[in-house]
Amino acid sequence: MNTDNLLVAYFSQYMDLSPEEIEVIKNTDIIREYAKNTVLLEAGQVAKNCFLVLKGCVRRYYIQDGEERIMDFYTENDPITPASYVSQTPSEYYLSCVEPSVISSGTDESTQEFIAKFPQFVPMFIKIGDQLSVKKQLSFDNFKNQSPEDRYQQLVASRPDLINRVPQYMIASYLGIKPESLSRIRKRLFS
Amino acid sequence: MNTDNLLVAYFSQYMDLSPEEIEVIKNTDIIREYAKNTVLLEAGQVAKNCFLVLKGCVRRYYIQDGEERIMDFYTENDPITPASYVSQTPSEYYLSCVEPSVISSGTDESTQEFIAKFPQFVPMFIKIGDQLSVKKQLSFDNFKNQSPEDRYQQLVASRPDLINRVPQYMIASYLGIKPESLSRIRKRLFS
DNA sequence: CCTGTGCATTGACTTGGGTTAAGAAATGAA
DNA sequence: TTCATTTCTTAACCCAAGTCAATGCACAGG
Repeated sequence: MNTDNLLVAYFSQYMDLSPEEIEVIKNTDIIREYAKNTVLLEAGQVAKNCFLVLKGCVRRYYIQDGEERIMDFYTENDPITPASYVSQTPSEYYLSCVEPSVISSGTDESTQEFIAKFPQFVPMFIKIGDQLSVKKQLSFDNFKNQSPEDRYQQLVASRPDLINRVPQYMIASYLGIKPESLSRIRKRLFS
Repeated sequence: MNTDNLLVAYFSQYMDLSPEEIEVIKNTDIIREYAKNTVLLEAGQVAKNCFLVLKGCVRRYYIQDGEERIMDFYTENDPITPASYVSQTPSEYYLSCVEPSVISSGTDESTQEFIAKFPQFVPMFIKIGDQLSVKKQLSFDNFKNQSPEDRYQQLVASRPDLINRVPQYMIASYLGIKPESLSRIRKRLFS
């Protein structure tokens, strides 16, 4: 698989690229394939990278009293900026691959070099950041406003792929409930 | 009250300011006082401004089935960037003053003018944005991971001022529960 | 093929928040 | 001060999620 094209496709969502710029993108970032269950960031470590999921699925989770609490699933074209990467303090949470995944890694230096060379990308970065931030706020709002049952129905509607590619007990954790409860919700809904 | 100094104080948190820069800050933004219960943004309207709370308290809330669902309280030095301001689509939520408040308003034009004149402020803006985004993610994580009782205890510990300046039924809404439940939680904790 | 492991379901019971309704306490205006 | 309104508390009952335990089911490895 030519993984470089995935990154070019990602940037193309936001702006038209000259052949020259395409070359730069192909050469700038580190792209790697990771096996299922590969841990990208461990709690306690300081993140050295931010990520962009090009293919596959990554989950973000805490471990509390030996239990995983899943906060997010990242899939195709989702950027991941760990809090630990921004603050350079030990991470409170883990990142690991739910599926075999193709992921682009960035560092502070690589990003700044990139921006210095190609300032025309800055408005795009800002736009992506704004959109992301708004999206996050709205999903928080939804979570707060809805019952677990509502949240499950909305998830099925908005991210049907997730339901199929992720085990149900992870979906339950993501929804903030126990697997048994999700089972009962499904029973209530589908019968 | 000399409200200009509040804005200068805000910027000084993040970088040292020359006398010249201080003059610019004093002249650039619109600062106004608002009475208690003034609505800054109404659901259905497209936001024309982003805000910075210099003094007082603003709440962000939806109205669902005639009930207010409070998502956030913004107090001294909290910036407010409405989703509607970013996307230029009608707002889903309201912003209104819980107390008489002093608030600085910004527009797209004023911000861009400001940046064009003083590019040295850009890294600061980016830093503020990053910090804000991380802070939001962490408070979402906390909300998901904790019971209403935990959430109340943490709020008392982390923002004790809010408990005093905001009516309890608003705190309850903010915690995602009914006033009656918060009453019971307090009884459980303090007796 | 059988077996072990991990995942999903079901049932009985507990617990804590929602609902409804009433009344007490605090606040503010006349 | 008095009265009205808003806010907070309490009680009884309901319901959905948590807990604990057993069972079913699918898939992988031997």
